[in-house]
Amino acid sequence: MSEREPKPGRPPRAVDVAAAAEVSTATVSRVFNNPEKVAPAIRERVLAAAKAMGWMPHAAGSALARRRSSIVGAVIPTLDNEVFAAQVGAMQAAFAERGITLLLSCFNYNQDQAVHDVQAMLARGVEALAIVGEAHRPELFASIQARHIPYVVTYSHRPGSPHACVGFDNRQAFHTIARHLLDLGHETIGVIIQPTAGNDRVAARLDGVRAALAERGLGVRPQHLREGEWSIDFGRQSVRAILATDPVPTAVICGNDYLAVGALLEARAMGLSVPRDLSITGFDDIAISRQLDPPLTTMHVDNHEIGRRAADYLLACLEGERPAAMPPLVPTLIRRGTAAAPDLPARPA
Amino acid sequence: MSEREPKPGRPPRAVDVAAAAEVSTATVSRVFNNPEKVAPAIRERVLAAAKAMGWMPHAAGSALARRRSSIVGAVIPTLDNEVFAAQVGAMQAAFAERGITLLLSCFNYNQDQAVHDVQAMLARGVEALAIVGEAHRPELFASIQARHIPYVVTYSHRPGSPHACVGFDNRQAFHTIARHLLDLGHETIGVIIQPTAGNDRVAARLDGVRAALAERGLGVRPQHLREGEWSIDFGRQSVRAILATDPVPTAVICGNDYLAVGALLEARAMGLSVPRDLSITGFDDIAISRQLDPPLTTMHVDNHEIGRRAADYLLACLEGERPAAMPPLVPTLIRRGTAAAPDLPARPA
DNA sequence: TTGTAGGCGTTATCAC
DNA sequence: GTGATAACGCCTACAA
Repeated sequence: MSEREPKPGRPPRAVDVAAAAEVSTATVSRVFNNPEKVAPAIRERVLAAAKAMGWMPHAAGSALARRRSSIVGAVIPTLDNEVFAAQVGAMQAAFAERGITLLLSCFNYNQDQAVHDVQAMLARGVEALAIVGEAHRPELFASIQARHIPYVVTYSHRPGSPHACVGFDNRQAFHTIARHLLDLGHETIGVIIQPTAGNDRVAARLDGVRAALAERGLGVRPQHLREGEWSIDFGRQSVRAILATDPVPTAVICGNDYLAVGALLEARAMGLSVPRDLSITGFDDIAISRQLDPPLTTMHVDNHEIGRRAADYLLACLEGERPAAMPPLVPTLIRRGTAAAPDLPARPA
Repeated sequence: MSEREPKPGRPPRAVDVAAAAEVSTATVSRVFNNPEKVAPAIRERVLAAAKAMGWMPHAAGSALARRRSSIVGAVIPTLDNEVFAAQVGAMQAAFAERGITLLLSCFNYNQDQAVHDVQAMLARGVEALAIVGEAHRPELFASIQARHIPYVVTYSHRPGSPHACVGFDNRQAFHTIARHLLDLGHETIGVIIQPTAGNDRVAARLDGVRAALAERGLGVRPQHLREGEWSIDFGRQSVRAILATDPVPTAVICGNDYLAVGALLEARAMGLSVPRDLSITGFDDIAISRQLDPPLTTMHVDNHEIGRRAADYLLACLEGERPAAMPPLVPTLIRRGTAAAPDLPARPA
């Protein structure tokens, strides 16, 4: 019909659609942004023309004119941990519903990388930012604040943090776990944990354990503390090392489920009975944890919920609301099969 | 110094930097895009001014003028499978090195969603696209081709596919697995697999198994074929169901490692000895597979490599090259502990 | 309800 | 080596 490609081989522009539909570019724009403001007949004509030539508003031009990019950024340590993958997946879905696309970047636990990533995203004009953890270089938050865009920190919820947070109190959570083991009667407890340097969440976890033990007059002996990359393999080698110390712990608290899975598998491979000979706890409740034999006692964190809440918070900010501070999520202790009372030799009466 | 914020509370623009450095905006632009074309002294002045006011080129404006968005899109089923998470992580890293940011979207195995996601990305001006699988609605590829942007299909490598692919031959891979079991002496083989509808990769896998069996005059009995969501739980319930059939298979081929892990754990929970009573194979070689007891026999796929190659291919296209078709990756059979010769009753002589 | 026209921030093409 | 200036594609007052 009234359809003419202007410069073939080149994506169509609004003017082309306007010409085809015999209207102005303003009307074309309105059809796509405020459809109710244009007469139905014309609207159809424009829509038809646009469809015929496969036109859709060009994001860069639109972003420039509108001064909105409809892009938000997510900055996470790595996708190789199902915890962060789940969070990102949920955020992506929540944003997609509102026509917002997600820019992703992984800083691999490297603080300089994180600063760099954030600045790159800022340059891309992200309208909001979600960042895992708050242990970042000051300039990271400074550059965000200089742009006056909303942001949220996930997985942390330190009381008194200056940032909007969606997460839980890591210290409290590990206090709970440690308390659980103490209540079962354990007194010699080992810890296998991720590197604490530059990771506020992990540092808080170790802190929580120490606090709980201290309340009973106990502590973590240096030889019972193993710090290293969160991997099943590190869990394995750590439990082996810890079991070779004296006194031998009756329980091991792991900084996350990957470590705990390793500890559990290795302990069993060594011929130990879990939990009789050794209690083991994890954190995160990853998919495999409930499947093992015995199933892992751990704390469940709803990562999809974290992603969703982070997205909702940012979305609200973008709508101009000033959402109230969010209460922390509370991870729940999942008592499964790897933690029980220690099998201590009967004490002389 | 000669530093003046023009309209405070508003991000600085190139003109502001230009004014502060007492040069033109053209020079400011050059400093950031062709530094070698500007005198060192002036360059420093501009850099200093930019730094002082925290300016960096605005992506939307730049994209418009340059006619390049420096954005590419990745379209995957879900991040909840570590296979895709790894691929995306590797792509993101490879692109980041070249100053390209990654737009992510998950279609959750829903073809309509995939079409929608791709079109949204196109509207965002992605310069290239990586898509998992080739079983998509025709309009998905049509809209990409209409834009004349490079794209690549990952995880598929069907001989004769019209698309550039980075992946492996799923049919061939499962032919290899099935052959392995046949060579061990299995004749009654069950299959637990993801939904084949709308998933070319899975359909090809089942095909490969059938072909290998057919070559020995065998087949997959209907009661031995279980098709459902890839989850550890579905693996568990399926192995239970298959073991209740007659004749009882001596081996089960699983469509991926999640299913196989479920099958293995459930078989053991039922008191079976693996592999003596039942051989089990997986596919993907996810992190947990080698850790189980016995460790899972599976095929290893280098997902990071897939992501990296996909990124390299697209990058090359963006440089104007016309890269040759890539040879398929070849997953390698990892013989671990879950596949062995069947423990058949001795046949009468 | 629709059209006109200016501007969004940067880059590229020219002159100088 | 540097500076005007015209795109780039779209949106939105404002005017009609």
